[in-house]
Amino acid sequence: MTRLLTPRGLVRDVKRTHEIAEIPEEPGTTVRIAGFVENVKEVGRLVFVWVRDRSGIAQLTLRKAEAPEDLVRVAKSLNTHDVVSVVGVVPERREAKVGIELIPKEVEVLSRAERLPIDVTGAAATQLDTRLDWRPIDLRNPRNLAVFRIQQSLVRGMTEWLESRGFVQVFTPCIIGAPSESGAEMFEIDYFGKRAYLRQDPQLHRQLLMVAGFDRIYEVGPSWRAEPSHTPRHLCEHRGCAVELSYISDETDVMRVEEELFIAGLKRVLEERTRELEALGVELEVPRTPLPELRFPEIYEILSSMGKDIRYGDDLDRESERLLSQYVLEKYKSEAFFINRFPFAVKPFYVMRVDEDPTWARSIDLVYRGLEMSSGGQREHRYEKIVEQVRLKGMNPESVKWFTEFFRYGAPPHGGFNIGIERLTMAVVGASNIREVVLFPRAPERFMP
RNA sequence: GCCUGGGUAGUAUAGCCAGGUUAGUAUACCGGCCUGUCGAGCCGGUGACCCGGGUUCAAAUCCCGGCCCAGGCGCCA
Repeated sequence: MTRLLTPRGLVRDVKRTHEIAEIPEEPGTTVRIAGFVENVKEVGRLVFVWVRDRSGIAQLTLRKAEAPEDLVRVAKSLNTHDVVSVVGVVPERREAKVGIELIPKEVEVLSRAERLPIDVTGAAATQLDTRLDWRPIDLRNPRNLAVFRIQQSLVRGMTEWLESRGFVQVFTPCIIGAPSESGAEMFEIDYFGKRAYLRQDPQLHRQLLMVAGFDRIYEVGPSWRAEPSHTPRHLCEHRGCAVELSYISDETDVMRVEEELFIAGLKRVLEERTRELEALGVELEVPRTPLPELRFPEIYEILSSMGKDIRYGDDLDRESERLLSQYVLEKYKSEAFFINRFPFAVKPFYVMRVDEDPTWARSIDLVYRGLEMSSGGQREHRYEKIVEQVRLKGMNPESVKWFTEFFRYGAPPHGGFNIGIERLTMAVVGASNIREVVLFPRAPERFMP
C-alpha cells in the first residue's frame, strides 16, 4: 500500500484520503473519509448518515431503491458515534444544508459505539462534572476543539513573540527539595524516602537563571497547588507561561514586556481563530497599550469612593478586584490593567520593596476581564535585602539558604511574571468554569480520568 | 477550610414544603411509520428515587451521619 504525506501532513492511507473539509467540490470526485457517525435518519425512501471528523460534517445520502442492499443495511445499522470509513462520490447537485454531501459507495465500520453516557448535542445539556467523568467523549463536542485551538494560538502567539525577542526557552524542575515559597500549600511526594514537593511556581529557579546570566528566559509548564479551593477559577494543576528578564530599571519594564506578550497572544487568536471565536460566540478586542496601571495605596481611595473600604495595608479581596475592573473599564475603556505596589506584608520574601517607602512592593498583577491573569514584578537581587526580608517574614533562613546563597556572587537586577494559561483561555473564551478549558482538570475532588 | 443550595432512568429535570394508587416530562436508546432529512416529525417500548441509620402502619418526601456536586467567601495563576 503506497503511503504519502499530503502538504498538510496527513497520511493518505487506506482509511482516509481527505479530511471532510478538504473534499473537492468537483462532482464525480471519489474520496475516502473517516470519522464518527453523528446522526442516522431514515426518511421515506432515503437514508441519511452524518459523519464528522475534526474538520467538519459530511452527509451520506442513500436512495434505498438505487443503493446496493448491503450498503443500505449497514447504513441503517449505524449508531451515534460509531467510527466509520466511507468511500463516496461528490454528487452532481448538492442538497444538504449542513455539511458536504457524498453518495456512499462503501461503508466500513471500524468500531461500534454503545449509547453515549452523556449528551453531546446540547438537547439535554449535561452538567460539567458529569461531562468531566466522561471527558474523552465530551471532548468530541466540536466546541471543545475550538477552545483548545484558541488556547494553542494564545500560547503560540506568546512563545513566538518571546522567541523573536531573544528569550531562551528553559525547563526548570517540577520536583523541589524545600517548601521555600510562602503562600499556597504544596503537594508532598516521596523522593527515595525523603520528603520532596511539587513546585507551586517555577519562580525561584527562574531567578537562579538570572543569577546564571541567562538574561531573558521563558518557560511553559505546570505548577501544583494543594489548596482545597472550591471555585470556578482554581485548579490543583495548572500551566503557566513564565518569563524572567535581567537588567531592568524597575518593575515598569516588566509591565511593558508582559503587556506586549499578552497582546501578542490575543492578536494571534484573532488572526488564526476567527471561525472558532464565532463558533463559541466570543467577541475579542485587543486592548490598547500601555495598559492602565493602578497603584497602592491610591487603590484604597478608589475603592473607598466606590463604597468599598479595605483597611490600609490589607490585600484586595475578590470584590475589590471586580470593582477595580469596573473602574478601569469606565475610566480607561480597557478590559485589562495592572495593579502595582502591593503591600509587602501580603507578598513573599523575594519581592523587591520600594526603597523610599518599604511598605510597598514592586509587585504587579495583570487583571483581564475581571480575572487575575498573573502575578509578577521586580525581584530583590541584593543579598543583604533578601536575607533581611526572609527574617521579616519570620522564615527560617536555613530553609531558603539553597536559594539565597547564590545572591552573594553577583546578581543582575531582574523581574518577571507567570501568566496562567488556563486563566487566560478562560477569560478569552468566556468560560464560566476554568475546568472547561482544561483537557483533564485536576481539582480537590478530581484526579481522574 | 467556611457559608448556602442540591443529589430522582444514559442525560437533563418535575414531584419533596403539607409522607399514602402504575414516580410525570424532555432527550438518548430500541421497534414501527413517513418521497430530501438537516434541532426532522408521528406512534409504541425499555429505563430512575446517592449511601448508611432513624421516625412511622407507610419515606423520593421528615430527622441524623457520610460521600459527591453547584454557587459564594478565603487562598491564589
